[in-house]
Amino acid sequence: MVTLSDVAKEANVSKMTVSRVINHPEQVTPELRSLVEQATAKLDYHPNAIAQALVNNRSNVVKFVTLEDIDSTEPYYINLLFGFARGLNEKQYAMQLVADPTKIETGRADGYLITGARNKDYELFDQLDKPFVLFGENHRGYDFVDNDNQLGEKIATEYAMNRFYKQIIFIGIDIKEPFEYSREAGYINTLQKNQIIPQIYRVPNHSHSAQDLIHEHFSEFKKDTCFICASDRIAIGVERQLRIENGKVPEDFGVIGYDGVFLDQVANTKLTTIKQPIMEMGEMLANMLLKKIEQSGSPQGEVMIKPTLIRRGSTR
Amino acid sequence: MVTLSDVAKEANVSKMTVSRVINHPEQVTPELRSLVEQATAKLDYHPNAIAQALVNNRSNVVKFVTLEDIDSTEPYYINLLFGFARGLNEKQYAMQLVADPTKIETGRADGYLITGARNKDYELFDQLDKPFVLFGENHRGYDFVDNDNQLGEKIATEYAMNRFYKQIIFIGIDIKEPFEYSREAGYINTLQKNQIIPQIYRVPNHSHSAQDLIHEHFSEFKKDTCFICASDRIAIGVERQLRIENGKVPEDFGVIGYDGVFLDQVANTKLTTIKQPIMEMGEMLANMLLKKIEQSGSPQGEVMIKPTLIRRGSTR
DNA sequence: TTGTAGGCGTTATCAG
DNA sequence: CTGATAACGCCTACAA
Repeated sequence: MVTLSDVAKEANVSKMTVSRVINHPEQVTPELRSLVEQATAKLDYHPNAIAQALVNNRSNVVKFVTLEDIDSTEPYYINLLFGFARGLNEKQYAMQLVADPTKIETGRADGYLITGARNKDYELFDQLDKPFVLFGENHRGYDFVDNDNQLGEKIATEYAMNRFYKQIIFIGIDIKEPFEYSREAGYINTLQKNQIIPQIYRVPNHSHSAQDLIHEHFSEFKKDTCFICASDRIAIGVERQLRIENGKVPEDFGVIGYDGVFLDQVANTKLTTIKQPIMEMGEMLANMLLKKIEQSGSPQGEVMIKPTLIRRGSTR
Repeated sequence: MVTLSDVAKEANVSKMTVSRVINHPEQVTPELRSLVEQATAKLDYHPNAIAQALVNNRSNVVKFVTLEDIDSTEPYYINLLFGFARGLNEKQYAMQLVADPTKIETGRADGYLITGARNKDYELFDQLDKPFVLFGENHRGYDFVDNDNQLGEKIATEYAMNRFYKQIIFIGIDIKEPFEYSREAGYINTLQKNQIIPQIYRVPNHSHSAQDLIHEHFSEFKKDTCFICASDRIAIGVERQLRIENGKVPEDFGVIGYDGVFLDQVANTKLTTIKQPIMEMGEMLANMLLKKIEQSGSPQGEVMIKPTLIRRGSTR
């Protein structure tokens, strides 16, 4: 293993000069700096993160905390995880996965990424003694990254109007959380701007719940209706039941999902959907958290990423 | 932060005695040992894993390497990950997720868990200079954990016979990998033991490929046929198309999947399936890998976990 | 601007 | 069986 000392010998300087070239290069004269840099390159030196962690009283570990049940979790978590991991790897950080909220503070970590937080979880956060960031919008001042839920459904609703669907119905998730309110707001605001009256249903986030809903109300739906769904799961159920009721998709009925990560392998129709760049969001969360750690906890603000509409087979 | 020194002072012994009580308790007299243990408990001392890592030239990090494309990956990876994480957390280990095979050896890690390995990947392994274990059966002597694929399809096939399905057809994945061969072998051996002639189809691991297959051959399938499928994805496609062709499931046609992790939220039928205890397998992999690291790379052998049949709506 | 000394928390080694 | 010492690789504080 190549150490600071090896580089120092190679460059004929002291260890401290090498250390400075790495951490505070501006404090070193250009000549010495380039000498050191050459030696570093020649020996392929990389700082030992563990030794750095020891002196800095860091662990180089952060926790990925998920407060949602992982069995019923959206498949996009895996993308979030890999995006997050990519951000960590660059900085030589590693993660521990935690599903049990009571174990957040056991062991050593420099900070936390918290996902799947619901309203009931917030009181937990104020007790945390390490920096943390949230995945998912909130309006209590906690740093977060999310996609712009309101914008997403605005895009979806405008698209439905542009495709000349006359009725535009929103099928949301029956959950009282900020992301759902934002998605509904995106839909409602867009319709009202065009003097159209919104129509909203809400169901649990399962494809079969959506199927039941369509089954029950199918006779009420006229042709030229587009369903804006708050998740791909719901959209898949809507689309499936529409076909069962002999509704023509996409000619007479349009369906737009949300998330854009649903496995084509399990659904037979290619769903038009609002896609979130989840990997990128994971990577941004990593960067945000590491920066927050570095700055000993200073606020990082809120980041809303633009989602995009992916046009596929379930809309005309 | 409570350190070794604090405990030593509290117990009126040297740091080394405290260290020994933790690592080699048999070398310390019972009196001193209990003194130290009391002090440890009183101060709620926990060893600093980073300092340990530094002296032991360890990083306390392992890499979770996935060689499969993560977008098309099975949803059960998330369960494997969380099981693996649970095993790591106990030993204060953290992980880095790696999807790019060329980056396996960049950065620091004490060992690797490798998943999604295909035949083409094996030459890579011999070049690795750190201990590793595989998720997924192989017959080249590499340590692994997997479920017993052969046993799983034996259970499925016997179950189909017991439910008096007269024809039993296997629908496999068209891939030349050990797990697939083992699943086919479990089916074939069981049928041949009962003097029944096997009938095998193979399709890509997508529900729509399975649907196409059923659509094409439906007229050839008599009543009282059970389809043993090599994955839940295939089973979902088979079941869906059977219904579309007006076949009665489960009365006239049975369908059995494999994996047992498929989201009920996206499929409307409750699938009978062979379930692998994936979380537990993840945890075993963690234990195996950490043990291997501790024993500086000594072989850990092969672990095959018993899968179980979950009886649900797609078989009578 | 550069170098020296000391220490982060732990453990191996060797002396007592 | 127990303790003092040195070392792991790096960085802060101070001195030159």
